[in-house]
This record gives sequence, structure tokens and C-alpha cells, in this order.
Amino acid sequence: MHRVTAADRRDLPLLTGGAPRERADAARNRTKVLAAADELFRRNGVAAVSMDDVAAAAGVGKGTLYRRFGDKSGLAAALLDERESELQAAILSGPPPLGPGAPPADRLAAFVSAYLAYVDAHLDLVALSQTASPGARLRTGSHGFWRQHCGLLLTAAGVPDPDLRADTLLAALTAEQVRHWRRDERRPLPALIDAIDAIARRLAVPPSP
Amino acid sequence: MHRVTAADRRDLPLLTGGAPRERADAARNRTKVLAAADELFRRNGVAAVSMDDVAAAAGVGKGTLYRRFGDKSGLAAALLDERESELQAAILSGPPPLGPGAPPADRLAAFVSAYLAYVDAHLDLVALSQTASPGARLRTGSHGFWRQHCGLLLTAAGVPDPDLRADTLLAALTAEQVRHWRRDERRPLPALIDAIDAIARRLAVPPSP
DNA sequence: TGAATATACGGACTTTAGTCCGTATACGTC
DNA sequence: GACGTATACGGACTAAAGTCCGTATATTCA
Repeated sequence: MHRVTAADRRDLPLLTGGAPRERADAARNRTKVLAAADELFRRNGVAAVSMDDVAAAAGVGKGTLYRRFGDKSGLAAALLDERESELQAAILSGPPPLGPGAPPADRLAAFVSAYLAYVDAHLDLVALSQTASPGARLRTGSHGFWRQHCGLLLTAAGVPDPDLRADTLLAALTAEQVRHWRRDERRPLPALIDAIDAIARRLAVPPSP
Repeated sequence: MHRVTAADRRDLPLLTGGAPRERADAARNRTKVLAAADELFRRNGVAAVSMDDVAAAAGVGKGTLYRRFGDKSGLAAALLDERESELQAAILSGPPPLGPGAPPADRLAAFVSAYLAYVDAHLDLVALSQTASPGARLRTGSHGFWRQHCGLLLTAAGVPDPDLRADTLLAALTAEQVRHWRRDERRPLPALIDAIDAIARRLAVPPSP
């Protein structure tokens, strides 16, 4: 397991420091792979596409696929990168209550609602990114972001064990759990959002003195 | 995915109704497989043992292994069966607060603490039973039991969306999450128990009118 | 006890993830 | 533009999960 997120290895002159820049053929292949994977996933469904399929469709060797994306979950993460970034931007600098400015409990509720909607919108891809290898979810770069965000809000809210509460909330929002709620139990998304909103608010209530 | 729990197929005259009883050679093989798997898992660690290893050690064909246990997670579930049953018995008819008699919030807190200790005590095996195939955890027979128990307690506590709160609590206590807390973050079990106890109590608080 | 039949056995086979390494190519340098 | 080196390529290879089906055996019933 190599875990190379899309943000690594890319040519980011201002950020990569002394790291050697990505070779032109490598960049071209990364693009080809992402396009092919996106197309295949859309057409056949995530579950029905193997890594060989992706490699073949991209006109690239399997080794290239794995060198660039580490494993299957890394490929999924790379495809999700853009959508993820939008949510992250909204959190960091968008309007409240998702962005800065609202009280912690409101921001937390806004986050879990938005995150649930995000997971739901990309269920299979998120599932792939979280479950391709055991523990994949907790090692994702973006997971660190969501976790820190929740942790800081819960800290600001003054509750005990803010990090564990953050983990609890995110654990409830794994693709596996959301898929079960949505597909097996056929719960409508708005109902789920309301419920998870309420749960988040409960967990943000400081203990009475 | 066949999902045959250890409790199925076994010869339980009073419960199996019209189902045909298990053949003698089948029962013998089940025993041999469980013993071999237990031994191998103990000696080499769960991760290092393949299904071929188990089949070979049990002196049994691979087909037999899969017919009896469905898949790898089913084998793990069968090995956990006994320990699980103890906890289930304590819940159904043991002394309070785990057993009947205590207020719902206390029972819920007692349950999550006990369940966390159970998961921790058998981390790798529980992980295997939950993650061998995607969605395995939610399809486990015992998961239904834990879920119903939490759901009933939360209903009794008068909170909204008791089932979703039950799912949230159990999602926080997946082997994957517990392993992360215990092994990656090196959190001591008692601290985790205290924290999850508090979280459960928070989720059992009915909304103020 | 001796068919008849349902059930179980076992291992070859398929599929897929992920690794390895000899070969090829892009890039910096003269 | 040629050269040397670091980087990347690709596909054969390995390992492990899970399937399939022809064969064998337990059980039942006469």
C-alpha cells in the first residue's frame, strides 16, 4: 500500500519544494487513467470494473496504474479529489454555517449534513476509496481534514473527548453505513440529514455542571 | 455470499423445525475446521492465514470450507459465536445494568462499554468478520441483535430516530475504528470505555421540550 | 440389508489485486 | 545534438478469494 493521493506527485512548483517535478509522460498517463476510470465507472458501475479494465482502457500498463495511484482506493480517491476540494473550500472560507462565523454546534451540524450529502452523491466511489483495503478510510488524506475540522469544532464547543466524538460522527457516515441506510433501508436523504444533524448537535452539547 | 452462521445448519432439534439435520461427516468437518482455524489464527495471526491454509490444516477441501462457512467473514463469525453468546446472554438475562432492570440510558452505556471490551478482546477476528466482504458487518446475524438491543433502549429512552442512533453507536465500535484507537493512537481501553459511555448517554438524552 | 436419494466432499479452475524488474524514455548537461 | 542518469513504463508473475461440478458417502425406507 503506497497511498499516493492525487495531490502528491502532481506538479505544484510552489509546494513541492525540492521534490523532482513529474515527468511529462507520467502526467499524461495520470490524465489518461483518470479519464478512462471515470468513463468505465460511469458506464459499467464501480463494482464491475477491474484494475485490468482500467489499465486496458487507458492504454497503459498495470504497473503504471499502481505506481501512480497506489491501489484501488487511491484511484477512487483521486477521482473524488475535485469534489472533495469543493467541500473543503466551503468549510474553510465559504459562508456560514458551513464556513467560519457560526457557532460550533451549528457549523458541526452543517458539516455532517453536507458531508452526508457528498457521500450519498458519490456512494460507490467513496465506498471504494474507504474499503478497498482494510483501514483505508482512516488513512485517507481527506479523512484527516474532516476529522480535524470536527475535532476543532467539538473542542470549541467545550465537550469532553472531542476527537473521539469526531471519530464517532465520521464512523456513522462511512459509505458502507450510508449505503445501508439509503439502499437497503431505503431511507430518504433528507430524513437522514435531519437525523444526523440532530445527532451532531447532541454530541456538541457540553456536559451540564 | 451465502452467509451461513454457525448457529444455522447446526443440529438444533427444537429450533430447526422441518430443516434436515446436519450430516455426521459435515458436523465432523465443521469441528475440524474450527479447531484448525483457531489454532492457525492463534499461532500465525489472523492476517497471515489464508483459506487454503485453513483447509489444508483441517484436512478438508476448500469447497467444504466455503460450503460450511460461506466466506472468510463467516468463518470468523463462527469462531466468535461462543463469546458473542455470552454477551448476549448477559444482556438478556444477566444482572443490571447490562441485563434488564436498569434505566435505558444506564443499560445502553453498560452495553457499549461491554461491547467495546468484547471487540477489543478479539480485535482481529472481529475485524475479519466485519470486513472480509463489503457490507459484511451489517449482514452479520449478531449485528442484528446488537442493533435491536440499542434501538429498543433508545426507544425506551424516548429519543427521536432511535435506530439511526443505534447505528451510529455501533458504527463507532467497528473493529476498524477500535483498532485505530487502540493500536494506531494507543489509547488505553479504560479511557475509550469512559468516552463511549459518555457518548452513549448523550445520545440517550431526549430532546428538551 | 440393500437400493435410492439427498447431501457433502474436494480440488481444479477462474478472477482479481497487487508486485517485480528488465526495458524504454524524458530531462538536464555539455 | 549526443550522452548519462533518474524516472517511468508495461506486462508477466504471484497470491489469495471464491466457484463449480463430477464423485463419494451418509441417511432413509422398504
